[in-house]
Amino acid sequence: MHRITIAEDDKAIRNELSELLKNAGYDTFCITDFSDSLNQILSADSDLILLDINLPHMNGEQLLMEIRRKSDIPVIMVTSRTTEIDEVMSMSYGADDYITKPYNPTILLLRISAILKRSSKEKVCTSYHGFKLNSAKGCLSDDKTEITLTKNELIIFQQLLDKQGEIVTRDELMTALWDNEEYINDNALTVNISRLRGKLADSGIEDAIETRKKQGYILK
Amino acid sequence: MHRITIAEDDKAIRNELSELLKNAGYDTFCITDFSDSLNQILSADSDLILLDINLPHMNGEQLLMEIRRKSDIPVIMVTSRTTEIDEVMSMSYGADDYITKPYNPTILLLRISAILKRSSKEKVCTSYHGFKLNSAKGCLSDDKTEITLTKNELIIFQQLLDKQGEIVTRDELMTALWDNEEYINDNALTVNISRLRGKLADSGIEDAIETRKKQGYILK
DNA sequence: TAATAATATGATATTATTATAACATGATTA
DNA sequence: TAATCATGTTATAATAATATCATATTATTA
Repeated sequence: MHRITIAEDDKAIRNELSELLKNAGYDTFCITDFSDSLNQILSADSDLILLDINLPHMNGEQLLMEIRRKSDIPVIMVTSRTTEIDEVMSMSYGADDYITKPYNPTILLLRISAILKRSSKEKVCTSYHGFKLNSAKGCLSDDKTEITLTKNELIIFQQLLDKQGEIVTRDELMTALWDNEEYINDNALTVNISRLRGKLADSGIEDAIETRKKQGYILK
Repeated sequence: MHRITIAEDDKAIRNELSELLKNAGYDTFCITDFSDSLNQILSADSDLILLDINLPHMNGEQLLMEIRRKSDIPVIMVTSRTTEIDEVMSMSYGADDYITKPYNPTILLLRISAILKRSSKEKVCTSYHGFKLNSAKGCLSDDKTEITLTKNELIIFQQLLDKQGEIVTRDELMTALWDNEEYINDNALTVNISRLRGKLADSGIEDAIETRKKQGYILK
């Protein structure tokens, strides 16, 4: 189930929104204390944020900017008809959409579902053969096994997983690993791949990474 | 460069849109004769369609349905604020997004670029006799078979497929394969063609590449 | 139809590319 | 301070793509 954070200071509207979304099958999280909106929004870990443009303490645009510095969660700005200029601003600051008050429930729901559909398409898959990639912990784990990966191995695996089934060139991998560093022996990548393969094989994932000579690697 | 088809009957708006998009670096194609919108839209072969919901002869929704029967080109519906119900309908008929008139240029451009980014990611395959050439995967595949091609084979097949039904000279192929390399035995190409033919035949694609002596090769 | 040029193909050789193991270094941690 | 670990480097081995060669098969033209 998708979780939506509502940042709206008008209590009546907030509750109405929350009801509407719950009826539509979403999980909602309402912010009520606006002295600390940013942290609450970020720690709520939701899939979408409804952000009113006029909030106490820190207004919606400022908040949006702060959110964007830390996260790519889709944001829908809520504005009043009178402040159309704001719409432009918000979008260029990274909002994904906006609605004007008074809002039309059907349209709001449509926009929400459109955006969620879009963003879930983009969201990279984080599991592989029953193993979940936990990049925060730096490991790959299923029920019984836990494969601890080093920083390099993690980067490589992530790159491959992002494009699972597609060829990832050695150049891409080199860039991901050592972008702006001075010259690094080309074989370093080969060695890192080799080590990653070793760890995967140790846990029973054999032949996951295939070599396509002169083209790159591919995660099957 | 991306090409956008504009289906909008209000001349002023149409020209304005076209200007806006051209300035943003898109190629545009405007429909002016609406007695035959569908064919024009389909034959324009563009990357995205801006479709007004109120058009003469056949309205936007009908058009959208017809378009969807033949193609997956992304469509952005253009509606007026007054006809909000239409938005609901359009989205469920398969529009990818919509904007309301009077539209905000910044937002329109944002939506366009978001959709194009999404769709260009998906479009990688060209197909041949039910086989899809997937250069990202470096293979040629249908439901059951998957033919892995080497780099050279891929280059050759791509060249031939790009000009399917037309003769591709040996020189063109040589250039595509070994452009800035020093002298390479002319027979190398022949051998590579031969190997490619072998792989195709192994998967049941016989006689796909025909030799036209003194002229080149042609993919039937 | 014979002669010639162009292309095919199988076998072999070559080379670039990648793999692996062993070592070196520096950072982190106990 | 010792021990462990990540990771780059070096040296050497394995591999696969692919160019070349020799020979066979076609097509073109005389």
